[in-house]
Amino acid sequence: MQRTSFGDMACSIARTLDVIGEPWSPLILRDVWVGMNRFDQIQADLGISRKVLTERLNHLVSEGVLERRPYDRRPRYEYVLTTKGADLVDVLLVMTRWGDTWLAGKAGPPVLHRHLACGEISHVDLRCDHCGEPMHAADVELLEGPGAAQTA
Amino acid sequence: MQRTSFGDMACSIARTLDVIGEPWSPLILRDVWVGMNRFDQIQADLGISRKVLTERLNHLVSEGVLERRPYDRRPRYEYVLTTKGADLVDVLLVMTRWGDTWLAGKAGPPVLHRHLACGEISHVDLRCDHCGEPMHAADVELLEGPGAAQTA
DNA sequence: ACCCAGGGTTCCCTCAAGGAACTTTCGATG
DNA sequence: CATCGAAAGTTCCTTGAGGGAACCCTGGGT
Repeated sequence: MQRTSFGDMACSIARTLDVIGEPWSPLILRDVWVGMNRFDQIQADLGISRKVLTERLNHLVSEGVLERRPYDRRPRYEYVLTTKGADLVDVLLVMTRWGDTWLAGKAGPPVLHRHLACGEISHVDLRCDHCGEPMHAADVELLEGPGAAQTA
Repeated sequence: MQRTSFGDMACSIARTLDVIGEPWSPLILRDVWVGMNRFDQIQADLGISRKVLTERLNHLVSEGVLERRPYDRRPRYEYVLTTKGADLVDVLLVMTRWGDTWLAGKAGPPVLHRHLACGEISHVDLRCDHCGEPMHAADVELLEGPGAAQTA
């Protein structure tokens, strides 16, 4: 991360940024998600400095987003998503939709997502988990929750 | 941002990070979303350096996520979400859900979201925009899209 | 004529990202 | 047995971005 740590704020966005807000972290998560599980694979794919990659992987492991596990009798390890980490991929899915919509331009999206349940090329859609209707920025009112306290 | 720019990668996640991946940017977006539209308000709320806040706001404006507009005959400006920016708040909604679920602990979520359409306290839920069924990390197969090219 | 508020700039300091070279472990190969 | 090589880090140096405080500029208000 940067100098200021966001983890102390009473804000789930800030706290989440404390986990994946550092540069490269979301891309590392993406790589692991799509099956690039080894250090050298990720390093080569992203072109990230090995030093920084080490730091990020350690952080993601310590946050419980990735699990580091041996895959050989030699000291070889691979990184896999935990349940907590897989849940975080939801954020990436939404980022993908936004990037595809607003940044892809004429060339179109670089990657397509096929929904296994229906077989269609699709994007995610945000809905209220109570009523099932669309839920976006303007559809929400913010209220103070039980965990409000500390500094904002 | 950091040294390396992600914008050239053929990846909508990387490109999106080029827009809001810099430290503080998502929190600035959140503040503007919840009605903190002025420089000094945001600066005081986040405790961010004025220098960095200036850089971030300029970047978000140049990316078309925020609009800077005068609200007085004196040189006073406020920042508001564009349509593009409001769409980006979806990412924040998902981050909030993840943080509420995995990081809030016993105290519970610091902020609650009430869905205006149904009146319930709720979270977002990700669904396939074709079939309406849940769509998460494991429900998706990746395929090369038309915009695939460049370096990864 | 002076004060004040909002919205920035400027300056300096420190620490993290980039990059390349080096290290360690252990199986495979000759 | 000695060497090779691949995977996964470490180490070291350089550069530039974030933090923080002080300063500036514009245009009402009193």
